[in-house]
Amino acid sequence: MSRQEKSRASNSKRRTRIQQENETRILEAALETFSANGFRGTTIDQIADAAGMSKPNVLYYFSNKEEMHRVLLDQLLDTWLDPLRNIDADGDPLNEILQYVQRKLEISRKHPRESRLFANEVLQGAPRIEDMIKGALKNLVDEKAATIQGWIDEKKIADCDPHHLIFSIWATTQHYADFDVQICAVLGKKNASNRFDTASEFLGKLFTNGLRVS
Amino acid sequence: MSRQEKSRASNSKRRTRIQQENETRILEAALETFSANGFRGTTIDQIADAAGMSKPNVLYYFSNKEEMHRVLLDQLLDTWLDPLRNIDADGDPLNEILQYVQRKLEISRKHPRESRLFANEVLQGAPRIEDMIKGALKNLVDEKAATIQGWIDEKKIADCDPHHLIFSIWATTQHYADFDVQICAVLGKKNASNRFDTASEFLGKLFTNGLRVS
DNA sequence: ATCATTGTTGACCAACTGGTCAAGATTTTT
DNA sequence: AAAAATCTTGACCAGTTGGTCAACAATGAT
Repeated sequence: MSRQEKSRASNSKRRTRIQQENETRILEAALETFSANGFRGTTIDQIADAAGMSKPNVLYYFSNKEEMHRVLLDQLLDTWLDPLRNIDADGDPLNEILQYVQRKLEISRKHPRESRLFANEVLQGAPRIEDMIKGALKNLVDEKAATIQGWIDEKKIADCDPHHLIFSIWATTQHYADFDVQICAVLGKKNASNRFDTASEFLGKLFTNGLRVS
Repeated sequence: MSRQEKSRASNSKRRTRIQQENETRILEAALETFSANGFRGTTIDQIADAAGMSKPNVLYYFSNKEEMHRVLLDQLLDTWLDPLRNIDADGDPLNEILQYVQRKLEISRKHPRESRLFANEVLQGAPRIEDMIKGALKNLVDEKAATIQGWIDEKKIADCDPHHLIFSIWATTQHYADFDVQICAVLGKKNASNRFDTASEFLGKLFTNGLRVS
């Protein structure tokens, strides 16, 4: 009664069971449609349909379309950086990098919609996440690039540009979520079924060989 | 006078100078806006503005928004497969692959809008190019994958899945067009200026090492 | 010069879409 | 049980957008 008014946003303590349930349902529906159709390609009616409720009810929980999108991106970015954060400067260099590849690939496998939401956003110039990309993301990447450069200086892995190494890991792993349709089409039904396993094996080899000191 | 009616589409002989000029201007404008805002995010008014003419005039040359998009995708796909076609089974294996990487990266550098148009399309499930992807593209990839497999059997390059090798080349090279905003933001102004050159060097090393027979 | 063809656009329309609102239904609190 | 708070939605509105049309302008063939 007294604590709830304190929090400006409706983020800290969900007040009612219904609110919690409906907000979850709406966000799930919004993720589905945003990731499949982009921001402008999505109508609130679509989200409402997918969530099984009326449009005004959706707008009762989120004041506008933008807000749903913003919340989804916020949630996404929060977890997006996790695998990168996990790179341990004190671990075995090659193993750390391979772990990172596998973790990112696992995200593509388990959360393709989030990956596509992110891709959509960046593709259109990242208008809503510009600050985060230039701030938190850049800082973290710079830090981890320094770690990798340290490994290179110690001759633990091959000499290469650490930033571009990170980019190539992002590119190859996210590709399996963002371009899934193309990959399945090219592989054909039979080979597509275990595409993530074969991808995992391939990327493991590529980066293992690619980073071995020569 | 007799030849023109023969061609159903207005594709073979452009009739007038004005038609040719305006269609080019419109397509240029459409590419700009489609690639930046996606199909649904683009309005015909935007295209008309960018082309410096009125909306009805745009629709005088292209019967609807869909048609402009379709023509752009057709043009794109025509040239999209070229670098892959150029892989020569009789060339030096590693060199052929590295050439392919460089050609694809060059396309990202020179034609980022086309790359983003394609990415947008695939991201949304490739509804308009499904046939092409499952047909011409799949066939060509299968053929080149067989070539690569031949090289692997001859121990000319490391053993790996040829399809996924091609995917990883697509991913890493197109990433520099599709995620350019992110890359520039992370690299910072100074390092971003020559990002394609550093990328070229990195990818060269990665695939050279990655494919060396061990 | 004249006339048919081609090119151009302001005005308009119907459908869609983001968002509001008032009125009623449901749930929670007392 | 009844009052308060929360939840739900049909009806509605204003702005946008894809596309049409009639009228007018420019161009090219004769």
